Amino acid sequence: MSSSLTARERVRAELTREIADVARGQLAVHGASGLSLRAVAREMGMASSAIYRYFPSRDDLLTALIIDGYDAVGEAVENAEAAVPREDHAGRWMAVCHAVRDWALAHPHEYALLYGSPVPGYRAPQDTVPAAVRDTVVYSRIVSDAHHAGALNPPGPHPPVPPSFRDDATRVRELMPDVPDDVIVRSLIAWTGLFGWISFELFGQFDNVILDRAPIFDHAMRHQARALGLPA
Amino acid sequence: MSSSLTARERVRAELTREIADVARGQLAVHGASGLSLRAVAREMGMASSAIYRYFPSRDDLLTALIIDGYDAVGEAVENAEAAVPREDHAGRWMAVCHAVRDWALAHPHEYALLYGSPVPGYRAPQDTVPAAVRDTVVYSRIVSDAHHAGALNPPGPHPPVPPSFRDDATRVRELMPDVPDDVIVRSLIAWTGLFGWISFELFGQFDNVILDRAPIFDHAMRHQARALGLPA
DNA sequence: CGCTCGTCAAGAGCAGTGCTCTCGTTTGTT
DNA sequence: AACAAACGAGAGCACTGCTCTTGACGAGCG
Repeated sequence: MSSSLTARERVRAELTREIADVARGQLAVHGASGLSLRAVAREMGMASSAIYRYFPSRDDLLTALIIDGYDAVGEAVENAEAAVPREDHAGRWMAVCHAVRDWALAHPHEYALLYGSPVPGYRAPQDTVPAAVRDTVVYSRIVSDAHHAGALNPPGPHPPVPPSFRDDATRVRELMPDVPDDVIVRSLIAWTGLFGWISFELFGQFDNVILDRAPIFDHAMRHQARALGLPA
Repeated sequence: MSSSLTARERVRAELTREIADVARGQLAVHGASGLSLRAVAREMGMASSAIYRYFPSRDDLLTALIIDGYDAVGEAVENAEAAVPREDHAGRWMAVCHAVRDWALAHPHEYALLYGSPVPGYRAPQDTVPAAVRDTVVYSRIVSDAHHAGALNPPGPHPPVPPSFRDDATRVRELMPDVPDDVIVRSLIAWTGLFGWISFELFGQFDNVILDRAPIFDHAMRHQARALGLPA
């Protein structure tokens, strides 16, 4: 109930959100390490020290931005995937791929904050985890659904996974129940391949070489789908 | 000829190298954005302003570190690959994979500087390019060698690449001559997959999930080799 | 109504940063 | 020996994150 909030609490929540918004704007312009509390305060017309009433430290503000970022990409992925018929597993995978890439291209600095080099001296607290795995949850459900529908036919040989992978596979299987080890490995490869491609594209490794990027990204991710075992 | 260098020039070259070395040490501890010229100067017992006699700005020092880093990983890759018989293409690929990963694990902050988020406000000058592609050159030669040896048999269907990829493929083909378009795409996927995996491992995406990382990395990269068409 | 107490913005201040400028000193060359 | 280039040191500027203190405001209680 908004009526249960006092006027004080409402204005506080409002200001907290506004600070985060302004900071996100700064982030988009100057990058993560260029995030300046004083600049945020200046832009809002308040004293820099007043910011600390709302965020105890720069790292806490950063944490808020990280959580918001994970939620944003997670929501984009969820929405894109939900728009595809559930039996079209390859289509759902492609929707996820394009959702991540589109969001990354639209918010490069935020993507860098989430999936690029960790900010030195900053240690992500545990409360970022729920937001961080939203996209992974969606992806895992696609793989799991495809497997249970019998739609997963990975090409080529699949040699036995190293025995030491058992424990790790068990942890992954919490998100994709009953999926066999070799499919888990393939899904990890596709997932890291997706983010590896986007990171190369965003972080400059494709500069001066791969210029027409959207079509080949689509082509490459369809290839990943086939390697994962999803029917074309 | 070292005799052609005056004492001044020699001590200058020596000091320049020492500054870079100290800065690399700082980098390894505090990360890229924690690189402080004053701290470097302090550690060397000289005034901070004196550093500017050797590096005109912090960015120039960063450029030197980036070039050194690319050279280091490039050399590691070259050495590892050279130790494998040239007809063992899959072995050469695996040597490259492990060389990159081992170097990355040993120098995480430097890896982040090279393949992670770009430092905000920093624009890599063109002179980093020759060092930056050393590993790519090695990798391209493996693919190219395997193709010309007729050892490349990519599994599964390979639908036609998008026509817009022609120009980009031509650029890539400068490093792997005569290789057909679909193999170029597969090689791009394997290459981005390698760095995507390592980045996930280094940047914390595997935390609390994938713990026993060396064996599954090896397994995954062998999988990539098969997907690329290299015989097991 | 009046008073107290928690919340808040503001300002000064600390230690740190990249970078510039000046001022003597050292060094290599003519 | 004389001169000019190169050099190290220091002071200083504008900036950063963060802390501490001060004073004002407003909600709730007697």
